[in-house]
Amino acid sequence: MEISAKYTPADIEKKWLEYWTQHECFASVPDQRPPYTIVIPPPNVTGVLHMGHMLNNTIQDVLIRRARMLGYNACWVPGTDHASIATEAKVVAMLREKGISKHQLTREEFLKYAFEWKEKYGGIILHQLRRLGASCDWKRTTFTMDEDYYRAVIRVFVDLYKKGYIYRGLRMINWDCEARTALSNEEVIYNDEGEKVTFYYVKYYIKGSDDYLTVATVRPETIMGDVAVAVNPTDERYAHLIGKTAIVPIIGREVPIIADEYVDKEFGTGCLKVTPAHDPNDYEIGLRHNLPVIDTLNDDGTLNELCGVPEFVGLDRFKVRKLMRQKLEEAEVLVKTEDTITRVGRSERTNSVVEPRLSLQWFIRMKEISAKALEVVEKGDIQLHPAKFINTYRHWMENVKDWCISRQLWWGHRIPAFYYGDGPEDYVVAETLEEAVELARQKSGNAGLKAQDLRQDPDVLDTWASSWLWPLQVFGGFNDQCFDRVRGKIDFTKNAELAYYYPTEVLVTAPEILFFWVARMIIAGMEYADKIPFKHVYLTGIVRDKLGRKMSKSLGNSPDPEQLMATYGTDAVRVGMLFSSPAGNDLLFDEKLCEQGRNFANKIWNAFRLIQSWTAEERPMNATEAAAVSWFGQQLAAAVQEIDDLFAKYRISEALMAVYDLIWDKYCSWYLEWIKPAYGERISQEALESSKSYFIDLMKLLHPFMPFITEELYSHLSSGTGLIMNAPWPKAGKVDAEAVRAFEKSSEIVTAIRNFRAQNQITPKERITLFVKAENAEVLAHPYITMILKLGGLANIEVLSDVLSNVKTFLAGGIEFIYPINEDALDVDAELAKVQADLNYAKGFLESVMKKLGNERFMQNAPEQVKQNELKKKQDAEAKIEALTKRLEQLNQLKIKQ
RNA sequence: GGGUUCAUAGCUCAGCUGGUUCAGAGCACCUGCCUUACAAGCAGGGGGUCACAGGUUCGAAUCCUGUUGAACCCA
Repeated sequence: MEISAKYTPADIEKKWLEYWTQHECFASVPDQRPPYTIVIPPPNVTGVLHMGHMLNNTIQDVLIRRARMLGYNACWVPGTDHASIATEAKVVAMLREKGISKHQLTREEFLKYAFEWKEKYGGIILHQLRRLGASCDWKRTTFTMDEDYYRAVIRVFVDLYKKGYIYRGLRMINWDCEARTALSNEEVIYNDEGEKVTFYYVKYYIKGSDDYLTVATVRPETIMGDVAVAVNPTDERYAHLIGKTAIVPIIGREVPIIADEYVDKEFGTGCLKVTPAHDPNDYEIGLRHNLPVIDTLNDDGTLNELCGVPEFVGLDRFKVRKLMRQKLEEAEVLVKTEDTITRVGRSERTNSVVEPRLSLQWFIRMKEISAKALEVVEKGDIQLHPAKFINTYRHWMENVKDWCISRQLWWGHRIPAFYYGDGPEDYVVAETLEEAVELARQKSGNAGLKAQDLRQDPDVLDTWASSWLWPLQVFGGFNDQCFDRVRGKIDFTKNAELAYYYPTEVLVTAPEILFFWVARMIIAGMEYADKIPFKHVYLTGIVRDKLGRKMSKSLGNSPDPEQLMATYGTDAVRVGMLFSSPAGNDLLFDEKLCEQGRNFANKIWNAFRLIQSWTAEERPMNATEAAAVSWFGQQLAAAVQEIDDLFAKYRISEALMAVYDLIWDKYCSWYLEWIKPAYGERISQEALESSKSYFIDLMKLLHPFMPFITEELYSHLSSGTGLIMNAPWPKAGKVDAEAVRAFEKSSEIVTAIRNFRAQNQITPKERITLFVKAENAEVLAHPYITMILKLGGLANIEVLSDVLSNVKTFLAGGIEFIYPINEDALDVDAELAKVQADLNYAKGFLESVMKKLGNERFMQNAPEQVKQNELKKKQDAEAKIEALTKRLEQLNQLKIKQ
């Protein structure tokens, strides 16, 4: 059989991808088996998959593939997220490149473009997931704006409104005057060095006197919105003015001088002008002191009539800032100006300076609805991995704030609020327009209201207000047949799929969305199902480059996953990413890791080639074969136990490392070298069968990590017994501790022999004979003596009858090995120095042990086990000192002779 | 400013409730090998006063306090 010495993954991966897809190998339907469900954290349809997705989805695939092999009905539901803000931004940018402005389109026209975008990129993402080998049940693919899903989101809004959890309220938001939209905090960027601005020092006269306060501001155009001047209550400079009235320059408004802790005495003049409509902190102060709010800005950044200066109305805020300077100078209230550096927030997309702006938004009241979500994590019903995140989670849940769920965008689930008048309460909330009309007639008392009299809220919901329903709605939890609209609960008895698959087993996601998403899914699960959505949350780290920088397009430090898979093979990339990604820790990605993965695949491939090349004969196993087979059986049993344990703790990368070590070190480096027949010789049929059977077990253990190569090699070795993806997971066996210890000793001896050979330049081809003294003759009966001989390259070990003086010696496993050499070849002085050094070390070691044993308090307090160990150490050291002393005498005599 | 987490070999990390080796693994590094599965390989080796300073203890990387430094979240 001709097999290439190098493993080439491309064809093999393509073959299995097609096979799995065509045969729908990953499809799941409820049956008698216990379920094991994972719902994918739906990737945004903003673009293509990045390395973070690759890592995250590889982990999910590892878990789901292993579960399948363990006999669970494994179901991994794939899908994508509409990601309203991010996607809308991409679509707007794409349109801009085509020369189309969003504002010249109708909502319907814009959405048509957005859906085209979604089809294109959503498709790419799902294709990439397949390429990764993700064993998702593709028929279940869900999108957060699918018809059913959309209805579910709206239904939940209406339900929460009915339950009293949703309200409308004022809130300070980041406003992009150019795009005329609110921005999330993430979309506001700050130049690291800050920006140069001018401080204007302005006089505010005290009413009824010539006295004045000086206020420093960088935004004089907001002076017309001032409703107070604030000072720190402990500031003695201004204490006498608190409670008096100040006059706002230019417009002459009379405002109170108030005391508030927020004001920093050291900053500026220590006097703060308070403009609640245009600054978040001022807004808070305003609330505390019951101040009015005067909003002087239009949504395009121009000033409105409320500014009270007719010539400013309709002018841009920056133009007004310039004009204000003149005005202030003319009024002789400008004390001075001063250049300074400050943080200026700019829109990520338009680069225009972000204006803090008050706006009427929709909120979910979080306190009550989230109470159970903390409890289930505290109780351990839901476990976080790593567990340290529970502190962060608790802190957030205990300080939970109301959730602003409205966004001034088009792409998303449109808020089902319908306005029939201009009053603050002139609206109704309903799932459909028909219901809204009905409700509006009742609420307004106007039976003549028609559909066209209603205006639906133009805003859409925050993306998380749809994705928090994900684990429930991918199984249709809010569909008509099972959602009880009266009780606002899901009836599990009317949805067999949901009842079977929910709660899911584990959610794999990033710590940064612990609150945004994870916590909210738990809240939704408890509110609508009275059940947790998942039992475990596995938090992955961020994939960074090897310098520790976050991967980003602008840095160009993010490798193209497709390219990586083409270069190294998908298996290699999967393994490369998992190698150094302990849960919750960031992964410093280096292409070298993929190379390591590729090398591993090649190693496996060659091990396969080796056992394939053997010819067998019918005979009982010889002693070497029997010992090797028995030993590896132990190793395998121990490793399965360890791997199962690591999986149970979600220590995925360590589980991979255990498999890696088992295959490369234990199986290839020790077992195969041990059992492999000499050139031209045959192996016994039984030993060959065992070797193949072990290899198959290794492939099974590796399959979750490297699905392609394992499926391929399994198909060669298992002669038509189905796919490895459905093969049973190897069982952990009993581990014979005695055998493990015996191996440790024999491998230690082999290493020492190899080291000795290397130091004495004995070529690997030369088989040598070593001697031991009579008192060490037991080594010849060592259970793994065949391995010592074979891997040590020994012709034999013999018991020494005479005392030889011209020898070299080394200690291994408590045994002194003796190698006779020509008298001339022995450098007595060097040998003496070496033995003396060993002796000194041994004596020092003994001394420290004796010190411990001589310590009364140690003997009193230390546990028996520890004391026994110290005694053992003492005996070993004494024996060693004796042997070394004898050798020293020998060498000294030899020296005298010379 | 408030909170959380962390600081162990050149790098990424293990090290569970203090005591079987005062320290492990992978990668990297050094040396020798084209040994008839694999140079994408084989064999061997060096390398850490466990951030710093105190304390508790017979005994601390492991517990306590402080200092310094890093990361993340919230405002």
